Amino acid sequence: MGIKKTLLEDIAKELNVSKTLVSMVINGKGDAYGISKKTQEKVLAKAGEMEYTPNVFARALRTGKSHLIGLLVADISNPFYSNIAKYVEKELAAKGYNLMICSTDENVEREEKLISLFAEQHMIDGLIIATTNTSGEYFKKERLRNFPIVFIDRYLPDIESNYVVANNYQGSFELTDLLIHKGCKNILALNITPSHISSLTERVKGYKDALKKYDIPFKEENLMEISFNNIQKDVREKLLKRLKQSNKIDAIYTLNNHIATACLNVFNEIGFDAKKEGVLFASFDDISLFDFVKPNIISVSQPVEQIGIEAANLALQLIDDRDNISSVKKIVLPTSIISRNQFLNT
Amino acid sequence: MGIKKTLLEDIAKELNVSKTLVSMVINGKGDAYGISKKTQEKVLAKAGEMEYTPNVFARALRTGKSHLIGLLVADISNPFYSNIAKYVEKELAAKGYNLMICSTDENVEREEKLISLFAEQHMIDGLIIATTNTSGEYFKKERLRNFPIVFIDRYLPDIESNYVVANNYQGSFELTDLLIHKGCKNILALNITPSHISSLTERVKGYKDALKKYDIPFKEENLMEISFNNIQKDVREKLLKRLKQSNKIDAIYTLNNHIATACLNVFNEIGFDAKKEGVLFASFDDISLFDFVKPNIISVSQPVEQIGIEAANLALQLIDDRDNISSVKKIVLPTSIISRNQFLNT
DNA sequence: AAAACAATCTAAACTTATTTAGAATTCTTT
DNA sequence: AAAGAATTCTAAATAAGTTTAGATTGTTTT
Repeated sequence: MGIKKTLLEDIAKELNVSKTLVSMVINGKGDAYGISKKTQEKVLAKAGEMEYTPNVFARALRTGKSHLIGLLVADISNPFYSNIAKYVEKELAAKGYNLMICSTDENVEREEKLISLFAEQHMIDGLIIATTNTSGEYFKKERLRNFPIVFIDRYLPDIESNYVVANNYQGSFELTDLLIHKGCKNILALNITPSHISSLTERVKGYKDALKKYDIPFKEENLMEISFNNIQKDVREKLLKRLKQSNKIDAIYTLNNHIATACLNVFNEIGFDAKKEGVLFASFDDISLFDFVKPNIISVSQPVEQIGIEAANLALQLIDDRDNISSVKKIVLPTSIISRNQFLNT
Repeated sequence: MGIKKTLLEDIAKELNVSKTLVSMVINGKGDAYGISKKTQEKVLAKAGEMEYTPNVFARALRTGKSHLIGLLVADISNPFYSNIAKYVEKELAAKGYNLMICSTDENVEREEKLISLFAEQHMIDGLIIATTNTSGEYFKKERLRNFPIVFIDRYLPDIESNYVVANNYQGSFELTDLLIHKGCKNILALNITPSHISSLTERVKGYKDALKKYDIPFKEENLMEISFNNIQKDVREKLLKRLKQSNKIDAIYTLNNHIATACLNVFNEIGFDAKKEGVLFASFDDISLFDFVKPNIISVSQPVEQIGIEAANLALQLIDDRDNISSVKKIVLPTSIISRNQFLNT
């Protein structure tokens, strides 16, 4: 069992004081409780010498605070989320909090189970979540009222909630605008189901509104839904079908990085040379892969680091003023276009 | 504050039994303690009805077990680690354990601080770690004796420890062997510092031994060390310098995915066409990027899923028989070569 | 009918901290 | 010198479970 841990009581016995006093001093409340400087020094010295570290469970049990924050993402192996996780953790560590990261794998049931375990049982003090849920219904339950929750990447329109997201509408609008400026009039947008997720609906809206700006009529055959569970196959089928149609496309715009990757695969597979065919390729989400591939990809980059930092701080803030029923905070961060003008491998 | 949580005592009062009994039944020990079937049913029904969930802190305080496993990786934003994390979590969830993931950012001090917080304070029941440490000294400390630790990806040769790693030696040997079979005799290996890490030393050894097998003398100028903190610049300088030397290289072998990516960047930057130059490109670690880039990359793929699953199960096993000073388990998993014969974009 | 035994359940101790209410001591003030 | 105030400290309650030791009650045995 290794060695016995030092307890508050061990220190108290060594110094012939009460464990109450030791606890106060160690928590920095010595002055507040009128413990003499001399005694405080003795306690701290002895605590250091005996390598005292508090038992987090006893502390959490008594105070109701675990100093743990939960982060629930749809897929931790997706670089978008793992990067956010990295920055959230960094920011929290600086403030004395620790992070529990879990992956829901886009599974609503798993998400709800994890929320139940973490939040409802008060295992964590606050939750940061990229939800897979379709509606806000679940989050309205009594048990979650007043629990500090920060939505990231995706928010639920039917509930009032705190969130930190990229400006998906603006990013998508600007990207489409750029494509039109480059002469495209038949832009095929590939969306992913479940497409109810806020980030995706806003991207679609941005796409449509940019078309409208230039009086280009939106065509149904230029917006296709790709199934999340069968991306590769679905992209191949739908893309091949669309390429055969008479009104030729002059750009392909994938609404997230998964579809972009799938498209690249299909291009290789069927020997589709976008450049030769005069088709521009664009995607929402910028991943490092895009720097290396052909065709050049015009992409919308999200402020990953900032999302992580803002989410962490918002969560901490909600925890601090849990009692004040303060109004919710909606943080929308700007995206940026990465246009990659030159072809790398010609 | 939301709604009051249901306690064991609340259930006990409702049913006019002791909370002892309720606790026993809820923990599935009803039969063992001779609680009648009828009473057990009543308790379970009432617990469900009142939506009882145990307070994890009280439970952990009393039992000394948190049902939490810690996972410490060098960089959670690296797909290699985030993929492992995904499978570790999945495996643990199935066994009723939860995972705390933390990123050390290749920083030894941060690693030690996190270990102290998690393991020494018994916040977690077991630790899975891709260590950045140079020696096993830290892990020999009294407090960590007998604490269930599973090393992944990297192990420390100077301590007896449980680990799950890929067969780095074999993978590197086979890859080099393949390059030689393809006619290469001057293979430039690019290693990354700090190169003391076990996975890297073994890859170097595999490289050298494969050369030896074919009586190709190892040349110092064909093994370069790239600094972790300045990969891009370092690769450019060293690569340019090497390319100017008289004995021309016929293959570049990067010892991890970071260097591979950096090389690809440099190729683009300086307009180096590996195919034209007759230089094969190979790398340890297979990442999805490699499927799309030019030149074709011959790579060694690690069994990420299996590493995650084995590590999770080994950790659980160590937790189960903490008392038996069982001998350590060293799990070495085979790698596979992905040769990518065709060029994708010609 | 008393003793022995099994079946079923409970009171109290225990885990380790924090917090409340109040005790002991010293210092002022009249 | 006694009362009041300030300073410094402590005993005990508390958080919410699990576990130990033992109490009931009922049944069987002699």
